[in-house]
Amino acid sequence: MTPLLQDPMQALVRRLNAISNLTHEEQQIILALPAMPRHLRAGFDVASEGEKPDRCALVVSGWLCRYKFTGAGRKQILSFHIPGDIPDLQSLLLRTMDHNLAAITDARIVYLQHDSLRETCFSQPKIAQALWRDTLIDAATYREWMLGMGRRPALQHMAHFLCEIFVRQNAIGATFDGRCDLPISQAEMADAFGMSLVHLNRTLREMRKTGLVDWSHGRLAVYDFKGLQKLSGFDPTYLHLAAGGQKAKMAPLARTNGAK
Amino acid sequence: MTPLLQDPMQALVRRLNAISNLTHEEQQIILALPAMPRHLRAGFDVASEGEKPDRCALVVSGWLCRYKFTGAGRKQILSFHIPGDIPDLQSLLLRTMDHNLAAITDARIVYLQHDSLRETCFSQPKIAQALWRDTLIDAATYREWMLGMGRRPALQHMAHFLCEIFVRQNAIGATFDGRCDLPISQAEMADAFGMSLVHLNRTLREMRKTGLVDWSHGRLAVYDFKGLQKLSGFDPTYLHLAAGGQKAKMAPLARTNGAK
DNA sequence: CGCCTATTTGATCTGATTCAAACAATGTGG
DNA sequence: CCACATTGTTTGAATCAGATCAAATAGGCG
Repeated sequence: MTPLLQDPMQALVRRLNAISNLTHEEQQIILALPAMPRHLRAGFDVASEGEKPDRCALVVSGWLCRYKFTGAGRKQILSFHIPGDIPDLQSLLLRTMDHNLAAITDARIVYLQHDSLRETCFSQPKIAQALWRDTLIDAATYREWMLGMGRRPALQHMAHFLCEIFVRQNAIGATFDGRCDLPISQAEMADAFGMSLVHLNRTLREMRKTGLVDWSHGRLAVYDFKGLQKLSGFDPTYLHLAAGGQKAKMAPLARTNGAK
Repeated sequence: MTPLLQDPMQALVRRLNAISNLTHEEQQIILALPAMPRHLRAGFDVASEGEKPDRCALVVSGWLCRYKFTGAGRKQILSFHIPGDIPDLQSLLLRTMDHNLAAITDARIVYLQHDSLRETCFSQPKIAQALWRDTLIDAATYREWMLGMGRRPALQHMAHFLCEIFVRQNAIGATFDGRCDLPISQAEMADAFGMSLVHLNRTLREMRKTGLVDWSHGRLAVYDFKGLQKLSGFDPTYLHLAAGGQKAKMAPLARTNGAK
């Protein structure tokens, strides 16, 4: 099912369309980029701190995450990445990785060589801008996470995160009937929030008690988005979605661009 | 004296040179950018959440910061900005501000119109890349802060921050004799770390007890950088300084702002 | 001096961590 | 189909880092 992506590059076009406006011609150029497909097993490290990659990974299916360790060996997850994202796009201009990138689930990616991306950026300033913009949204998401980590109580932090996950996936047509994937473990969510597993688990219990959402077996069910939004103070502006973000919420089957 | 900045755009060139390699010609183009100077009083908001600016602010002297509020009114400082930074460069591609930008001290900035920046980016891909790169370093810094907020104990968090401040200023020649500016209040530092003022103050006491640094009256004195680095696990890679970052540490003279 | 803001300290409380262990779910090989 | 291993979730209990409340200093400055 969900034969979303005959062409893996469609995922990228879909994502860039969600945040920018590309002409048909520009879309064709992207679709024509040379791409090397690859399967990843859950847990595999795509790139590690200190490396100097010569290519980026475009997520086609599955989830990846960025993470980093403290000198004392404590882990912090920095972001989660869904199909259409290029989690290590920054490596195009920042030669050495300052964090790690790993597959959370089994995943499919395609590698895009820096060379060809750079060429495209030179000849197609609009595409360069769309990619730049993508990295800026990344940064905006970091800002929001910092607010959550620093100043939101655990329950609100979690609620905010769930809103984000839902809206981001909605923007690429990956929600249906108030549900979407959230294929991470509680330990991973704890590492993303900067809290202990035990406390995360207890916060989750509290979250369930509100009746606003449920999350189990890697699926998130949002029963009351407005309520969740109110609880967390979630404002989707920071995701800088072209259309507005929450508007598409009730799109019945939600498809962004007709992959056919 | 310290006539560091006859031309305010020098600050930008200096910063971009610290992270990129620009030709003499490219530097000249930057120096020729139309710039509107402005004085800011400490506390003044340069840009606020929800606004759609048509210009960016280049810091010439003084410090600015980005910050954001929780729905419940709790404040989180997201970054500090020193001369040479363009703290709201993201507004060039992200139309609406998702956070606030304010002057921490009295400061001088120059406004750069989006129009002229965009034009320059189109005709000078190398400059566009340097600016893009700057925003990516911004994001890298967010990642490091997230690690600090989520996983570092208070003392290490503070030590790491002090290392960062020192190295960043060193890169623009704003350290002298192991000292540099740190013109923020304890309350602001607490808001940056996501901790309470009281706890910050106590952590500072502990920090002083180590004898590695001192910080008072807006000046930071680093007595033992290696020790501070060891304590915090600071690795300057994430600042992606072209030369290496800590190497310039013994640059003989350097003063940042002689606002007189 | 008097006002205002910033720093410091004390006392108390709690959100969150750690340690430990039980359960549940899934998968493997025999 | 079962025994066993593995990974993920849940719960209990003890403890602590850090928050909150309250108030006393200490600077700056007109």
